[in-house]
Amino acid sequence: MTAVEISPLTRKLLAFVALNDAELALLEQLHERRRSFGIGADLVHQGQSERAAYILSAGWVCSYKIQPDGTRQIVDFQVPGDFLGLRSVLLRTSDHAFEPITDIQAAKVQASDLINAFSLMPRLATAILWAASRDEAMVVEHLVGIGRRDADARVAHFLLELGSRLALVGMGDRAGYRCPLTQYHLADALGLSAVHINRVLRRLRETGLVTFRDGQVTFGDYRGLVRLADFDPAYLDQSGPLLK
Amino acid sequence: MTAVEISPLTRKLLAFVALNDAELALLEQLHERRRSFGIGADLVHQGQSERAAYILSAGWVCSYKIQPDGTRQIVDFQVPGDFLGLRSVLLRTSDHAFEPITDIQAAKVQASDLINAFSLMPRLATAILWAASRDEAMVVEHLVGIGRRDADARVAHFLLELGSRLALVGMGDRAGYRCPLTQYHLADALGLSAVHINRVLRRLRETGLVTFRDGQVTFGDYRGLVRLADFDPAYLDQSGPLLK
DNA sequence: CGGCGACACTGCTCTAGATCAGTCCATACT
DNA sequence: AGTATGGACTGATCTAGAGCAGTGTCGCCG
Repeated sequence: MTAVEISPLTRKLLAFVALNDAELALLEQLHERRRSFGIGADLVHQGQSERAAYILSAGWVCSYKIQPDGTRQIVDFQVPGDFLGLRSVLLRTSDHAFEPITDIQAAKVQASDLINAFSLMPRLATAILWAASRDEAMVVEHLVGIGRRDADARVAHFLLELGSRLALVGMGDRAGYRCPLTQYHLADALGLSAVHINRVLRRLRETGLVTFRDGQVTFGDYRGLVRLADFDPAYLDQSGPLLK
Repeated sequence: MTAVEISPLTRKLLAFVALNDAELALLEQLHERRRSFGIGADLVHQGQSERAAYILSAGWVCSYKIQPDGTRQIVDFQVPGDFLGLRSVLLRTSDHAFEPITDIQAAKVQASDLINAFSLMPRLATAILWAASRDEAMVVEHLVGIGRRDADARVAHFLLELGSRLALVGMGDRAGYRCPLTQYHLADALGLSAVHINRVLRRLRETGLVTFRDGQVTFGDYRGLVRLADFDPAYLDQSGPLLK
């Protein structure tokens, strides 16, 4: 293993736990079995119990649920370094489905491998528990957003959060980031109609806060946007590992 | 330690991992330092970084966030057996506050104790990771509810979910359960006004689906309610430990 | 080339649920 | 007994955002 090319997941976990060489090796080994998937392929079906998770190393995925009324609620987007379906390993059934938004690369991790790795390296377990907690914190923010924020603040918060996540794996900064999502994705994620998303994006663009266009998010007034969205980046910023 | 009186947390974790005597002892030992708190005392303040979590052994707590507009969003309720502020141990800051709804008993767990326990008993770490995942799954359900369900289905789903959680620690069944929440709590949790909650509860009562009154939830037509709410108990029902 | 599908964008109407402004009951306090 | 106080409950009005029905504009493919 060379230090030159570490995976996005490793990069992310290093922000939390200072892992030793043996732990790093085990972690890298976990996602050796890399595979490619094309747009549209369902990775895990709703209700299916596969006892395996994936580590996403390249591309974007969304996890969603189909509602009985036929609409879909996008629960979260996964970017490189994120787990797909960690819950389906721990809970017996997968509670939602995953669909690639772009072509992706992902490594399959067997439940047994994971539990095995935990026994060998408890600090690794802590790191992964941290990553899971962080994901939950994000879902909570998302929840709060849909519950109380109006459409403008909701969209603003979403774009900021995504930016922070991408920054953590080196795929964006305060200027902006590449983003392959359509307005329909935003609508399904934020519980708004695509039509309304469009109006909101136009408003944000016209007030110079942020531009979402041609697969590119460009921040015009970062601080203004943070204020509008009441964005609190504390739960993402770790500023150095907690565990030495 | 006697086997007669196991804690709600242990009871819950046993649904997932078959723990041996040493693990059980360590787990019980974790919540030895039990304390009581009265209604209204803020356990963890928003933004405060305390590096400690609590295990709730008796009573009800809500975790909430204050929005900039002064309203509060209740993120989740904790019932006996739940962790309070596990995230504030792992992330550096606590991202929301906790407030007892009833008088409670809780045991403080130092971050170091927890990480220590993980090293000694990796299977315990897995069990706690499971509990955290399950909590996340619930928050996700909650999120989906607020995003897409109408007020009636939202309330119905909430009452069903709470019932399932309580059943897991032996505090409720398909007939109903004791519930100290006010209509204002429901409103703050579900992103509806108290006024509207009241109307919805009346509707649910008048159609004979469920009664929420005098601190008691009574299911009238459990299956009808499940249908209305599109409630999927799969992520709570484990039907026996996954890990032997 | 023309046709088709995906996505962006617009104006209009309509409804779910918020907000306001109360009443009615308990229980607790003095 | 007299008065706060907190919760349940109601009707009238207001509004954000959905739903509908469309136009405009790419890029692709036969």
